[in-house]
Amino acid sequence: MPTNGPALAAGILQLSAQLVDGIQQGLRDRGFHDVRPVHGYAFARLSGAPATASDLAAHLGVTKQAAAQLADHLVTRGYLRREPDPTDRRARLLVLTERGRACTAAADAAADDVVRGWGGRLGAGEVDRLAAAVHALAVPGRLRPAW
Amino acid sequence: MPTNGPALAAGILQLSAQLVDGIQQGLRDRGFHDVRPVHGYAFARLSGAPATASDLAAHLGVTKQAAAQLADHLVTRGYLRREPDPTDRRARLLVLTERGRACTAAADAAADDVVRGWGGRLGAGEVDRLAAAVHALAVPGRLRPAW
DNA sequence: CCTAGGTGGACAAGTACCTTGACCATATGG
DNA sequence: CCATATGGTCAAGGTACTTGTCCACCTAGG
Repeated sequence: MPTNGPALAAGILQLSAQLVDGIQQGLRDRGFHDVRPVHGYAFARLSGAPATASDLAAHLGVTKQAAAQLADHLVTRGYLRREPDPTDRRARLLVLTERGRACTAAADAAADDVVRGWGGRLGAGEVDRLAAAVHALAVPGRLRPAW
Repeated sequence: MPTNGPALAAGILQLSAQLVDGIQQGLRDRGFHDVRPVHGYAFARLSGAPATASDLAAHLGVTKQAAAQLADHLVTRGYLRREPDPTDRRARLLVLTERGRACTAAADAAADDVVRGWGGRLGAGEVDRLAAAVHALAVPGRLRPAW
């Protein structure tokens, strides 16, 4: 019997939907009401090192105008601040504020909650195995689905 | 060492992105250029039995106006047709046309391609195990992520 | 019956988020 | 130094949604 591709695909998409919904809910529960999932992808990029709006655009797969607008949103709400790039006077680095780091931490905690829930239903060993398979398959690339 | 929730979450989202991108590409390769991922969710709902726009709206998690607009799009392009509901004169059933069924089959084939690719990198046994874990976790619910 | 509320659908207006196009300031390689 | 590339911004437009309103029809309670 062949592996049922469409069924697995649907399952993964449902799991994604659960994950996104769960993280959004967890963020709301922790007091962050003004962030959308796409902001999470921006945080993921910025939590390592600061980046420019153009970097962010490439990472998210959108135009630099869209990335700049998203950054505006997050600056306005206190999650990011813009700083001059000491090595390029054209560029403005996007840097996480304290609130931005708190939001990133809250999103991580919410993700942990969801995954812990999976462990309760599946067993920790199975979740580890799932994580290993996912890690092997998920080539590091664009994070955000193009829809 | 605790399971790394955020890393698993990121992996699943990347896997979803791969899946969606792969299916979209597979549909283009098969000659379907005018469908978006959200249409796939509509097809998934309609491939079983016809449904009304309101059914579709609930299934997709959008307003019935948005569902009706989406259905218009698919009717215009020949994927769906509207038929009167014999049991309710208000309702108009959405039914897959031949082209709609062909598109659904193409999406399934594209999903199979992606999953086959996974099998090549992971081994069929691991993919089966992944499918089992996903199946156990993916409670049947809203398919589409809320973004 | 028949009336009251619920549900399917459509029309209209507004909004959020993204695009394309044009432009300027600064970097960088010949 | 000049040509070209790159980071950023402004402006206009588009698409896919939303909310609000309305009507046709169904359905359950007197």
